[in-house]
Amino acid sequence: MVKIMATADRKEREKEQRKNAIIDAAEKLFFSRGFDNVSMEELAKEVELGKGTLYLYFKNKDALFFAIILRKMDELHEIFRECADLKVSGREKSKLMGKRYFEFVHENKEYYQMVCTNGPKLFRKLENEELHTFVEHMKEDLLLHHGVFREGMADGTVRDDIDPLELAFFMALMSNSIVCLDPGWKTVLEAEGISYHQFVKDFLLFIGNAIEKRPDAD
Amino acid sequence: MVKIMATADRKEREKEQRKNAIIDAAEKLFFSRGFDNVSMEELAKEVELGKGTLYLYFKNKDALFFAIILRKMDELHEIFRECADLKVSGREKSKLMGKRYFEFVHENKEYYQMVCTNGPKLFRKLENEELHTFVEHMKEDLLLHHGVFREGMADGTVRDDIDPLELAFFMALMSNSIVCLDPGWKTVLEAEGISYHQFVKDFLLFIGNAIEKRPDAD
DNA sequence: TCCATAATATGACCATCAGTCATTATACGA
DNA sequence: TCGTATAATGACTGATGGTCATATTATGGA
Repeated sequence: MVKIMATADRKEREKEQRKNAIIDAAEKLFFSRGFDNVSMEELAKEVELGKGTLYLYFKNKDALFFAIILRKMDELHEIFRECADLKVSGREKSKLMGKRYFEFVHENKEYYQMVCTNGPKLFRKLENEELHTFVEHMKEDLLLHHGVFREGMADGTVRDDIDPLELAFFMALMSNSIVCLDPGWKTVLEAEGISYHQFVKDFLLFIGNAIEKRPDAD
Repeated sequence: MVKIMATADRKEREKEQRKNAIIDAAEKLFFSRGFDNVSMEELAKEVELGKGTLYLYFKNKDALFFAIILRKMDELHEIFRECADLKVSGREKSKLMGKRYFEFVHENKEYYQMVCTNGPKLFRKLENEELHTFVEHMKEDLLLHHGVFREGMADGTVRDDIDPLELAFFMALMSNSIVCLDPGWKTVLEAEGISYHQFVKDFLLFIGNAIEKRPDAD
């Protein structure tokens, strides 16, 4: 009987490993050639499995996309947590989190390419279980930022006339809009003589400026 | 000879009408059931044409999506132009444009639903001719806003320490990020006890506040 | 009026691909 | 060693975007 339990455990671990191997392969292929341009057949070949086997580990292709997202979200969350744990002012933490975030985006260009391209549609399909998991992950990050802003308000480095939670939302949305900037917009920027790099810098200044505590006025 | 030319003209007009009829039908179906859930076969049936015929008028399904977008962009642009032509301060124009924009979004819910869901992927596929057309349309709007901000800076109703063109970009991006707010985010908002309506209101206040001229400080 | 030609329309057909399932192979415990 | 449960498989299905050889229609001149 003990033996049975032990085997079950091992199988569980093996299953988890196999799952991760599949996600690894999916990342490799999706990142390099795009989610839509990789068939489940190809992916199966990459992990040396039959196509049908993939469906024993993931409900469908979207679930695979979703699994990649969650793994990256955890990775990023770890970075945010580190920043939040530092012993500096709220505003400093927030600044650092922004900096680390953009570094992370830079180090994961293909990932963000995939998310920006396919995310919007797939996220809108999420339901029940999956939506819930996703929402929980978003919440974790959001609450971290929320906490940082509250600290900032308490220590006087962040303006305190806005709900800190909403402020966290604003920041997330604005950051996201730069990261996922449409190529059309990029083209317009260039046509108007503004480099993307410059634009990002200015937008971040604008945002930073908008959340900092100001010398009192009316 | 004259007759030939006249016929050519008429044919040209008829072709244009047919094209518009197809776009009408496509809007109707795509808006109500989603871009992906409408097959070209169905669409053909709706306009009482053979499937192959559609491809005489539009290169592919994406081109149809794109045609819908352009038509709506023109509609919205007309509204913006009206606002820009009013005889009020720059800041007032900008405010009004924002108001009219959100009204427009409200009146075209299904359209924005479609754009937010399928736009990101399709816009990233655009190339050459199509990309150029799209960029030109975006530019038109952008320059209108740019002009309004410059007026605002000149008349002292808008802060003048930022490039007005970049400011126009910021506004466009931020507005867009609210309009296309991911359902996941909406769920998180709700879970945290913030209604979407309230959130939009606060974000707009935040933005407005960020572009208004401030009592001088360092 | 009638014909030749060009323009327009058509739907059977093709290729692709996500997802299924009946069948086969493997691992395990007795 | 054997019977059962678990895991793996790939042929198959259904849906669909896009093509193309063929058919239909409109046009302008004879």
